[in-house]
Amino acid sequence: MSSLQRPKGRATRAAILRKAADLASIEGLSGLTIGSLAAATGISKSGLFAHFGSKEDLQLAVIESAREVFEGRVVEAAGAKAPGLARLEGLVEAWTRYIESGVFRGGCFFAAVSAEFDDRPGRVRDRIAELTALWRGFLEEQAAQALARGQLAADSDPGQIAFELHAFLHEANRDFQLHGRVEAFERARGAIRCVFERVTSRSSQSTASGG
Amino acid sequence: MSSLQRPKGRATRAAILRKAADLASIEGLSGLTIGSLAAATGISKSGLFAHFGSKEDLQLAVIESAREVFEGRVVEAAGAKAPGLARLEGLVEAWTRYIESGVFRGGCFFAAVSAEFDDRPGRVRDRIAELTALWRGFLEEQAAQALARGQLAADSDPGQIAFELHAFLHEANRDFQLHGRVEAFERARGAIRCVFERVTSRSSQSTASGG
DNA sequence: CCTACCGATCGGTAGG
DNA sequence: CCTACCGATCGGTAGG
Repeated sequence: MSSLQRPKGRATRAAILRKAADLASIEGLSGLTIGSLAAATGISKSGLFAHFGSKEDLQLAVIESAREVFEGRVVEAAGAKAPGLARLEGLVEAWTRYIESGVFRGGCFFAAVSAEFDDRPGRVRDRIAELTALWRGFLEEQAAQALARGQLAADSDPGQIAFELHAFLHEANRDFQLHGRVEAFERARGAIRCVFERVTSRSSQSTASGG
Repeated sequence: MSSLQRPKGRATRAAILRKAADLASIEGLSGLTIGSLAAATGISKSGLFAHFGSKEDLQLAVIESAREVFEGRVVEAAGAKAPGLARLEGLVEAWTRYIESGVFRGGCFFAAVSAEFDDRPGRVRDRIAELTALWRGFLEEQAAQALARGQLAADSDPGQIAFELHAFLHEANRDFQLHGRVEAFERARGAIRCVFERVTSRSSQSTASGG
């Protein structure tokens, strides 16, 4: 086999990172050791160092790999919907399905690592905080769009809506991971529906017929 | 086991565990190494083994120590209120203050360790799952009491109420720990108020959706 | 991407 | 509760 080393190297790297993200969703980004990743991939420890340089750089690369998965499943899926209420609902439903479908073996990668790193200063924590803020910001942004388009009650608070929706998504993830409660996803969907009903209801209900 | 000991031994043990719980809320129960705890307490590694036998037994002892703190701050505080709606509101407010006041340096101990252990079978995970289920069960129990006493709308779902309240408490904890957002506690209180308004309103207007 | 190796630290033990 | 010690594994390096 005469080989094009560059594309192959990139594919190898991506495969390592996808496996690493799975391991990290279970054991954490600290519990993901170079040795365990070497065993899981069949690549020697020094081979992994050749790819990633250091443990911290590996952790940062794993985060980017998981980011691509999350954005592909959630952000892009909702991008097809019209900005505002429709996209907000699409975002939340895609996010629920992302958790529910068990993309990572240990549940939502970012739920796991944000709890792990929230007290440990450094580049890893900074990047995790940046991404999770960005994504909750998407919820807020679409709520603000919906408000601007008159799709929400005038006294709605986009930040508050994002807080509540985000809370339900994470509660479903925890409930499923820790207690194996599959009904958590329906609980989350019910709670989400309640929020949407509340913020879309006009203050005067006279015109509200089923629709 | 060395738990049947003289008062001084028990006091030493309790002091070690309180420090260990603080460390574990930051570094996790895995990141809490015997060596680091030895350095933090000034007791030798083998001295710690004399107290706790093994790392797993230490982890389990730390969990019980953190349980006492949580129950003292939250469960007992709410026990003064009348069963039903008052106690439910007391429980949620005490829980919010427990997180807000920074009892553990790394935020809510159980939020940290439940994310850490949700995928690792064993006694540690089992105990964490048992306790967190128990406490969310308290919320549900008081919601059921409130319903039985006619303090809630007749179509209220205690399990759903507990799900939503619990979600807000954990969202506030994460928001504060990861992003330093102190306003998260007011967001949580606002969201909680909304739930109480919804479930205590006599006319249950929420199920208006057509289909 | 490999073999061979490093000092530091891990959980844990012997014996007092 | 201590000193002294164990084998295994940690992140990382040398040199190819």
